[in-house]
Amino acid sequence: MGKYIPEKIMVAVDFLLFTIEEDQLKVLMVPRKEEPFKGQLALPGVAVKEKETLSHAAKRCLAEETGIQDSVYLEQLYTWGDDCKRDPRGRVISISYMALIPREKIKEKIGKRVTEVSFLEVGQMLSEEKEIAFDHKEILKYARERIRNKTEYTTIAFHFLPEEFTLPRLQKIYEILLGKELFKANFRKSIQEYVVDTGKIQKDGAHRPSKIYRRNEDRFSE
Amino acid sequence: MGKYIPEKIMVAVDFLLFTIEEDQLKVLMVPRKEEPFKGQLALPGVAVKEKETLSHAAKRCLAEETGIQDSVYLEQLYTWGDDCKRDPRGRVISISYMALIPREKIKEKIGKRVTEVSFLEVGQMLSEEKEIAFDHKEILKYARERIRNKTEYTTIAFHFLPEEFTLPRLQKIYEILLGKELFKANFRKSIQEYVVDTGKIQKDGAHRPSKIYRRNEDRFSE
DNA sequence: GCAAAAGTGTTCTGGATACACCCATGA
DNA sequence: TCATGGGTGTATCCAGAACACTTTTGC
Repeated sequence: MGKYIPEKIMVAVDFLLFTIEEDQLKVLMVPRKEEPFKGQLALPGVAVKEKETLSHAAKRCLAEETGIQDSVYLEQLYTWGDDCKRDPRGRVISISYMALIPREKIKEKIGKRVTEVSFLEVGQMLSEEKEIAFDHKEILKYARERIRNKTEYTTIAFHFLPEEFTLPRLQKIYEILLGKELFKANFRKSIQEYVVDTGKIQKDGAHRPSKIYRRNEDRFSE
Repeated sequence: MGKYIPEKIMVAVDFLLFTIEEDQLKVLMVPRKEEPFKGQLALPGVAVKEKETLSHAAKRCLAEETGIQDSVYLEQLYTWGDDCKRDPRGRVISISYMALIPREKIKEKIGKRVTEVSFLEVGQMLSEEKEIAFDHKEILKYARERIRNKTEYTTIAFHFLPEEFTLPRLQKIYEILLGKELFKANFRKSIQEYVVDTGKIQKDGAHRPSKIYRRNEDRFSE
């Protein structure tokens, strides 16, 4: 029972941290400080260590970039390895993970790379002209598609909000993710079972205040 | 711009070849000839080579096990690497791919490992008692779930049938994959747009013959 | 003619869509 | 009292579920 002799393939994790800010879907990207693609924007990523699980590598990446240690929604997306030249330095396959986080959580905790780290609007990153390092534009496109699809048949949208939230806010999140406006009454019926009224209200200007809800945890034991 | 120094991680592809035979969903498995898990059933797999794409590795695996070179439906499933001890010989991450194939295609073409290769009923492989090598039972479970889900909102079921088929046969495929009976009239309405009548018919016993259909290719340009 | 399975038309119903209206607040 | 956005009820539409029926074959 001998050991494997591994091929010279590097295993990396690429990490997509999404949030919603200023009514836009944004993703964390960092400008590259070295060749290749020096100066261009890239997704954060790390090399997976021999004694490290994939999801641990993803969490490590999150912590290194943002300082966030909390448990956040984390999901493996896809493994990119159909282009042996995707990294000019050698053969790299990369497993992409995405995490969703409410913007409220980011505020205080910004880690070591604070100055360089920035959340950028996904739509702009995907535009024709924009140059993005490696195949990261394709990865980003894939992730956005996944978020859109899952918004339709799961409750991932809730992960963009803190514990407590109002329904108008939740609806806005859905509208941003789906890219279309929704009817208020219908929207509320459709998510009704996933929320519970906290009894609190939020006053917000010259109009009727909103009730504050939280998730119905019974419905979130995936 | 130096080369990466890869960690000692082996990259493998695990391959799930599904077919429907005797009205059962079956998967290709091979008994292991060496330790670890000697004698137990395992999914076929290969080590990914440095100059080889992931999907190529999957196709190579298919060809090695069955001799099938044709283009078949192939889909990346998931990458398993959250257990550093999943293979006792060292750190291995494995990217699982699944392929679907009509049983008619298998008949003639069985490759070199012909005697050992067998299609086994998925339900049985997943049963409590059955021992399966590595984490392959979990992978199989994941794949079956994926097939079930995709049967509901895509046309993957068609890949279990040859070019030409009858609607009762197609319905049976759906019923096997979904694990429940369907109403004939409703089923036909739901898949109507995906098929075209070839004009041919198939006589099949003491009852009205079935029309023979083929896919409506307009609807299959995914 | 009869059994068996193929094939088709019609009703029923629940959920999504669209619209209309009422409510609480600040200024 | 009025503009603003929060909150709710109801009619409508449509796809899928359920059921009933007709058609074509072999014996």
